[in-house]
Amino acid sequence: VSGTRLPGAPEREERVVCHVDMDCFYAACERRREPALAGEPVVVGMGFEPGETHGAVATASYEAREYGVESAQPISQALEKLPRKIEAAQDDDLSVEDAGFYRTVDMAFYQSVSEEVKAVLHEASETVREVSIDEAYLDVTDGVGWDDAEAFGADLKTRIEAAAEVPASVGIAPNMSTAKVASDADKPDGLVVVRPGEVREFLAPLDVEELHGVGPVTAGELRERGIETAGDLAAADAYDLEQAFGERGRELVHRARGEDDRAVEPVGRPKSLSRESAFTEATTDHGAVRERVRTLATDVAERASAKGALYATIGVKVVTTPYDVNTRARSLAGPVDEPDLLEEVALDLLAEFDGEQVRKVGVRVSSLSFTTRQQASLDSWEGRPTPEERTQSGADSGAPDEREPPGQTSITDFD
DNA sequence: TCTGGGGTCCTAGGACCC
DNA sequence: TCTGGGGTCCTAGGACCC
Repeated sequence: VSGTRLPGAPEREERVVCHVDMDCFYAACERRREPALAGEPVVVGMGFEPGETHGAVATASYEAREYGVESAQPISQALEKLPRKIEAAQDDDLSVEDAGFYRTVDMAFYQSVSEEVKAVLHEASETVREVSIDEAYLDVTDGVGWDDAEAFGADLKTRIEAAAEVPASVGIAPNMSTAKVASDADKPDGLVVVRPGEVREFLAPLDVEELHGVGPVTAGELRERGIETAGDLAAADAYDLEQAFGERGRELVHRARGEDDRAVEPVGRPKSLSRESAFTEATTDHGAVRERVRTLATDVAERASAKGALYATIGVKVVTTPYDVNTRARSLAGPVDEPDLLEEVALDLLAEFDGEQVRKVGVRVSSLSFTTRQQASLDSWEGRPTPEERTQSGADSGAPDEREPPGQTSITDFD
């Protein structure tokens, strides 16, 4: 029952799977358009604008990491560890040497760079799974043997650098989970090939937390059981871990052993769309919270509409002090694209939290189905896959909710 | 360390149905 | 009047990832 292989699909014992992971992608993009940042500590995040006091680090360059700046860190903490260059220059107590450059996230630009990278990947293989803006898997079994895996990886990195001017790390292994770990093993600018016979040995010494899917909570629970390394996990009894962690426990044991037969498949359409926003400080002003929810609902409705997404479930997320995450959702009779209804339902779900101290709110739509017609937008087609590729990518799920509202033209939508 | 934003998947319990 | 067994859908929360 493991993996997503279709029943009856042939067993491919020795696939060649390549994982490409861009190094500090946002920071690398900033350096590309501002070459003076080369070799300097660069921190990219939200809330770095003058006067802003809350926000977090999205990406820190390796130079910035040396100072203890990490992704997801609050801005205040990052600035303590690594002051801004500009401020250090004006403050006698601070050293300009030990200061860094802060830049605000510019997703549109990173997306454009990402598309240049992805174009190279799609040239290299017909089977590409784009995981995120800076990460993808390629199945290169047809065309790359273990003897030329290194050469292939090196060439791929060179082509990415030439086309998009940003560095990548590449891992090549017989399956996805091992390839993912391999691309991480020699960052930045890494290239690691793990051959079929070397998988267990390669994984064994790693800390469990380096495995994809093991976060701080699971790592802690594993440690309590005396399981610290991937080798320990590989030696554990899959049944025992299934008792303790459910299906995931069994899954993790297999991953640690380097067993993973999931096929590299293109990612389908989104399952949900959401927008959220934090208040500068927790507020009990319910009117202000409602106003924020209205804005978010409008945003989500616009995005859904632009993607041709209909939603059958509307939800809100309300984070109350100290940091309690509450979610509420309501399903509709059927999928709709109705901004007014979205706002109305979101506000209705929010009402329960009137009087509470709210730090953050979010609006989400899910149970999506897609009109096969995308609303035209000037930039949405440029640099996108051809219609043939779109059709292919969209044909993944066989999901029951691909209904088409009446009266709409059929052009297969993607993304 | 007191916490940004956008996602995915899994689980548990309840409602409801046959 | 007390109550089997199986299935689906929905909601809420949690862990994890980038």
